[in-house]
Amino acid sequence: MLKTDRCIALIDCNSFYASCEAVFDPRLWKLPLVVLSSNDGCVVSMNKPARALEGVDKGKPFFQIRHLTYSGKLVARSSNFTLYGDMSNRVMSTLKLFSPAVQIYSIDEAFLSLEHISHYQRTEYAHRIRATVRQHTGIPISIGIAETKTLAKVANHHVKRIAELDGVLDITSNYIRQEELLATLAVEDVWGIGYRWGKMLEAEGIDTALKLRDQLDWYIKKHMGVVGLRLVFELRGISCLPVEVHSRPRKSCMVSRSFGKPVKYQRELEEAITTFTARAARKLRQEHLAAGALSVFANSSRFKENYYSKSASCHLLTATNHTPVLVRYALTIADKLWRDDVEFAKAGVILTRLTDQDMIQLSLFDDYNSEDERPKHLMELLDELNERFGQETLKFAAMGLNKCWQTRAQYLSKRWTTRWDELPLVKC
DNA sequence: TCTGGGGTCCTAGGACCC
DNA sequence: TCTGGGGTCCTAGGACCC
Repeated sequence: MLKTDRCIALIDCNSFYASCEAVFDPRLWKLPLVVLSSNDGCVVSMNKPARALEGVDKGKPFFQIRHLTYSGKLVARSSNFTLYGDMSNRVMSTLKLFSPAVQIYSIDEAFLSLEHISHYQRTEYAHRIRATVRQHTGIPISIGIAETKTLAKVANHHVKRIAELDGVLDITSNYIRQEELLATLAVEDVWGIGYRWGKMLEAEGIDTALKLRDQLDWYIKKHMGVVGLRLVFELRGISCLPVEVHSRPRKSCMVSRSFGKPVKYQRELEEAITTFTARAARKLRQEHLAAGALSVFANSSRFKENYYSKSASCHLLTATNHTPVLVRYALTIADKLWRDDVEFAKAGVILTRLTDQDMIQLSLFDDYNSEDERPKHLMELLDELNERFGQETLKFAAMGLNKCWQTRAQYLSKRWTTRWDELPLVKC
């Protein structure tokens, strides 16, 4: 496993959501901009000018800073996942021009193996990647390079804070530099150290990445298990997390939303759950998967008294991705969650035990007729129409028409790159 | 009035088996 | 009085990620 010539680059798009918005509205490179979570709840991405504003921070509830938008000090956008998803695909395709081994890690991050580039040319090569992505997509990126994924993350963390580096830092084989960076990195900023472990380590006096790296193995294993031990090995330059080129099939599929306003009628909750189930089923069909189990949850607002949260699940007799069947199960479960005295703020549907739709195990008592292709054709037709004419052009009556509970998205930009009718126009 | 959504992996403990 | 040892599978909950 130990390979000394290992070389991994972490590519990270700078303030990705905010940058996507700015690509199509260039004023937003300069104006303070925040992108909001779904339901316009809180800040999830912000550009540099916004970061300089007092009181504006990631995770900040939007209603606390909304006044800044009235006076023009701040611009807000709702999350436009159609746009971000498409822009992400463009960035990733560009990256694939530069390495045979690319792992798409998240919507705005990728790991690249750079083992095919000699040590002396790597920094220059990374600058070329950066320039090309910028040219092809308009998105600015940062690149950290090291022997392991975790050290590449460390390098990337510093790139963003040191302007002179111009977006690229290679710390491969540079152990003095590695120690310098680790000594100035707070332990909670290490990739894999979350809130709990951060607090625990600090209480033990382990407050920097360097101190964490130099702990004894048994100590780490005892307090943080094998996950923690792998992390520490990675900080020492021993690669435990390889670049995974092939994406593994997903194991679950969730659709959940906070409601635009509290749900007080059972009928509304049922409409929401039907809608979520239909969306989840659609996702499964796109990936040729079928669900063997389903769970539904619903809760009141966490920020109000008498918080109520409940979930229930069931196994399906036979795995399926057929919307009507899944909806039937979901509504049966949803009935158990309802309470007259609760105002619901959020609900969701989780599909699990996913299997390939062509390898479904039929149950002993199944009366499924494999010759009957009608349910399958019905779903194909449904998906095709909605793909062509827009989401929910054709839908189930149980999804509701009014949708009083619909998620807020007051500041939504256009789907510039995926809809003909929303294409940007250039006036000559 | 208002506070996100969608994932993964690991571990402990219980049920059950021989 | 005395009560094994080893294994698997499943689930819930806890940790983490973006």
